[in-house]
Amino acid sequence: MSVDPACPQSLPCAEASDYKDSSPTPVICGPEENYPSLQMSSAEMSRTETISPLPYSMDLLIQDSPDSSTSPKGKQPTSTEKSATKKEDKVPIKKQKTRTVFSSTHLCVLNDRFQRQKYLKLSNILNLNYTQVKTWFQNQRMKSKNNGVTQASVPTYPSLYSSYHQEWLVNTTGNLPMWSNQTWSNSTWSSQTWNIQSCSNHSWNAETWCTHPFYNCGEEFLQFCIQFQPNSPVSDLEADLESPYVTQQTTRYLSTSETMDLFLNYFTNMQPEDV
DNA sequence: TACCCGTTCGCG
DNA sequence: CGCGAACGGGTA
Repeated sequence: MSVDPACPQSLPCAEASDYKDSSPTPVICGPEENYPSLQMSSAEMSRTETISPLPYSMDLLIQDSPDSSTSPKGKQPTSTEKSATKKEDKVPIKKQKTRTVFSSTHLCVLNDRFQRQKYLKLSNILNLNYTQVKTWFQNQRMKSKNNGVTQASVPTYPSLYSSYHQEWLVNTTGNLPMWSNQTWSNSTWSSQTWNIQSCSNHSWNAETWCTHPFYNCGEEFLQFCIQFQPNSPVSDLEADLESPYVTQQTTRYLSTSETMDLFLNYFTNMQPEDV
């Protein structure tokens, strides 16, 4: 019932290190520099259009997947085939689509990785352990459930003062009035709450937010802010090396102005098609 | 095994 | 005293 005061994080630490040991994230998930990079890949762009986007790790896992199950082997064009394609040069060649059929083993491994990666990736970024992130999500689910879906847990972002983006937002999202008149108190912004924070006096509800084109930009912005926190590790790998899960993290705060500057800097450098 | 849910407990 | 992190039992 009570937590052992000698080692309050013994269980989370053990669990986290289990994942850490068995899941060499930087290797399996690809280069971590994907996060500091603010350029959205085509995969990420398509991800923003999906209702339930895959994490980056899935994109990276899938992108180089061999198409062995569906693509006939030895499909290298023969000399006759080459000449045939030369003849058809004038005709627009329709590149044949291939659809990868994952084996049950593939799906098993991928799903397993996906389930854990959801929290692993975030925990690495935030330099928290896996259990802390998972618990936070659980508590947030309970919190939003108790408060009602439309009243709380609608993540919001500050006004954009870039007229370029503001115009684009209006045009693409309809009559959402959120980018102009919100006031942001200091309590609105903290290192833990600015990314997923409800604002009680705005006109958003879950639907308007979830259909907003910035809905999927939270993680990129999050990474962007972390990147610019002066005391933050440069990379996830560096974070792992110098500060394992055992350490009790101290909360770092960004001031309102700092966060606003980061936000504006981030989104004003982003092209609309990136969003 | 992850999630739900009630609960405890520490902190400001 | 309220909030939120964390715990532990139950469940599918």
